[in-house]
This record gives sequence, structure tokens and C-alpha cells, in this order.
Amino acid sequence: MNRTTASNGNDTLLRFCKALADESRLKLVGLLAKNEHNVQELAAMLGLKEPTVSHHLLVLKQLALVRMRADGNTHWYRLDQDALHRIARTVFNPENLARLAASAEAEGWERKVLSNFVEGERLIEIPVSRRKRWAILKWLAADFDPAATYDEAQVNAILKRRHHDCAMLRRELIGYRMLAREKGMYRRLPESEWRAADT
Amino acid sequence: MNRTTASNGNDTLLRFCKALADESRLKLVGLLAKNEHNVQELAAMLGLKEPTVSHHLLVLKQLALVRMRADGNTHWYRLDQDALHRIARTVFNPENLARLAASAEAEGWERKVLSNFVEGERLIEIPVSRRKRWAILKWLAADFDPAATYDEAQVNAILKRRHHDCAMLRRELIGYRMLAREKGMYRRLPESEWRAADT
DNA sequence: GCCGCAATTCGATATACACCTAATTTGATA
DNA sequence: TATCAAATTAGGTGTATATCGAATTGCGGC
Repeated sequence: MNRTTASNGNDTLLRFCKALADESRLKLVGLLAKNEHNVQELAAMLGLKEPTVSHHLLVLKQLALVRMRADGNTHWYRLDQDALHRIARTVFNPENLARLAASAEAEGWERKVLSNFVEGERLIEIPVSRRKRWAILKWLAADFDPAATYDEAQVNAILKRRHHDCAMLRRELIGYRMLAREKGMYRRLPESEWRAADT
Repeated sequence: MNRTTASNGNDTLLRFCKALADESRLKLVGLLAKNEHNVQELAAMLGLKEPTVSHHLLVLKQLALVRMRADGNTHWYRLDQDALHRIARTVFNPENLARLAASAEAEGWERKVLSNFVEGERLIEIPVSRRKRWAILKWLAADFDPAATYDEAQVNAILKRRHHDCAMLRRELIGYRMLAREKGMYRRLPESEWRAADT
């Protein structure tokens, strides 16, 4: 199931793929590519019942892949070849693929981690995963001014705003070299000094 | 569900569409199009658990849409852009679409109807649909020699081989002008005399 | 050797949807 | 007008599969 609503632009791509991700509908497309057919014929050719074919045709119709012409009560369907190729072409070009990524960019990863572990201003839980923990620590490090120095009580006070286990957080921050302890005082190190997320 | 096994050639097309007919997998494609990512990152970015992502990556991998590079225990995935475009292009060209229809050609419609209503040499059921009934009657008419004449007993005997309700079949054959009754004798009319299927 | 972590595999669940039958709509015809 | 035939819509069922938690695998460090 999808917890985020599909972004409108790529929604077309998704529906297009869904529409063709069924053997019966693919056969329909193939049949309608060559000739016009009514629902009965299609049902007979595919070995399906009319309602089923109607259902499939509706799906294709909603993507404008098939056209219908009514003669009395019999409906004649045919494929809109141009539409098919147009969609196939526009939908798979690189720019469109790029937009797919927009919804969840690499840069957004850390934000997502935060949203998973931070409720309001408090850290609910310290992630076990090294990379996620790194993202959390980066967020904690932002609480410190690189130009200032703090004694242990001050560091603890700042960290306590986020999570009760300030000692653990302090140790981690030092482990990743985001904080450094010198002569009993702490200071935030520049990012260039930090250990990488995956080491 | 599919009652016929997919033809090998279009099987690729079907699997390709199935693979992309899922929002999570589309997002994966988008993300992997821009950068290499490991499973944890992808899971975090999509808001899914690692096993789920693994599953999706497997699907994409089986179509050779993604490549994997293992560094220790972390697996780095990226999109094979060429593969994607190559498949998209080859799979949607007209010749390939034409092959889709091969499995159930228009000419094959009547054959299909027969296979649905005829078991061995016996007619299981007389279709209600006018067009299907017409196909069945055409098949029955083939039992009669256009150059011969039959009395009613003979006609009934021939039809009884196909279905117990020979009276009904006889009436229908006459209704469609496939058989004609003249002076108590029956004879098969040429196809040019038959009423059309849809009248 | 053992432990920890990333990834995968396994087993279960829950949703999506292809398909059917039955009921309804709609157009043509008698 | 009643009626029939073609299509669609409505409702229900079974299968496929997206997702998860738990167990397993496999690699790297101690």
C-alpha cells in the first residue's frame, strides 16, 4: 500500500504501467491494434465474459488508449496507436524519470530519519542502525555553536532537551568527532573533522 | 487469472509492465536513476522496511533494470539506464504489439467459440448470444452436403449427433437460411444465402 | 573463535484486482 | 408499447502480491 499520495505528474506513468500490467489487457491492445472489434468478439477471442472485457476496456479508455464508436447497441473499439506511442515515449524519457526521484531525494533521507525518530523536539529513540544514528547525531550537533566552548554540565543540559540519556549522546557525538573534549571543555568540530557515516 | 500461458516473446513486455506497475518500485527507479544507494537508505527514503525494499529490488534485478555492487555487507544499487530505455523502446514498437494479437486472431474467434461450447463432437450448450450461436450453426451446417437433400428424419439424425435438441437446431438453421425446406425435403443453402451474423 | 550489522529469506497478513454471475441500462425492432 | 440483444454496472469470490516481523545468512572487526 502507498502511504504517500502519488505525485500528479508521475501518476500517469503509474497508471499507464498498471494498465498494461495484465495479460488480458495486453492481448486486447494487440487485437485492437489490428482491427476494430465489439465486446462480444473480444470476449470470445480472449475466452472471457463480456463484463470482464468491459472492465478492461474501461481501464484502457481512461488512459485514452482505445477509442469507442457506438453503432446501435454494439460498441466498436479500436486502439489509438498514436496515443500509445506518445505516452510510451514521453513517459520514459529521462526528465520524467528524474521527477520520480524528486519525491524522495537523497537529501530527504535524513529528514525522513528525523521524522521517524523525533517527535516534536524530543528524540523518541536512538536508532541502532549506524547510518540512521549518524543522521540523528548530525541533528544534535546543530544545537552547538562551533565558536563556543561548553563544560560538561552545559553539554548535558543541551542534550537533555532532546533525550534523557545525555551521557550516551555525548559519547556518541565524541565518537563521531562531532564534539571534541579538550582540557575538560567541549567544543563542536567542523564537519570536515567528523567521521563519515559509514565508518 | 490467466488460463493460457503467456507467449514467450510478449512475456517480457508483461513482466516489464508488471515490474513498473507499483508506486514503490517506480520511486526506486527514480532514486536509483540519479544516485547509487544501499538498501537502508532506500528503505528510509521510501518509508518502507528493508525486506520490502529487498523484494522490490529483486523484481527489478530480474529484469536487469538495476545493477548491484557489494561493498562488504552493504549492497549498492543503481539503475541501468540503458537497459531501461532499450526495453522500453523494443517492447513498444509496432511489430511487437502485432505479435500480441497473434495468440487470438480475429479469424480465430469462431474456433474459440467452438472450443467453448463444443466438447469432443457434442454441443454442450447452445449459446444465447446471437453472434456465438451463429458460429455454432455454421459449424453444424458443415455436416450437410450442399448437393444432397434430406428428409426430416435424416436431418434430425445428423443433428442428434451434436445435441439432443435437434428440433431447436433445425429451426435455427432454417432461421439463418443455412438450411431450406422445400416440399418436405431439406437442403443446405450456399453461404451467400445465409443471413449475416448480426442481423 | 564470537559479536554486530546489512541484507536477504521465510511465513503470515491484508489489500488490490481479475473474474464471474446477476441485475440494470440502452438502443433497435416488432 | 413490449421485447430482445449488447453493453455496462453492481456485488461477490478467489488469487496475486505488497508489506511486515522474525529468522537466517554473510561479512568484518574484536
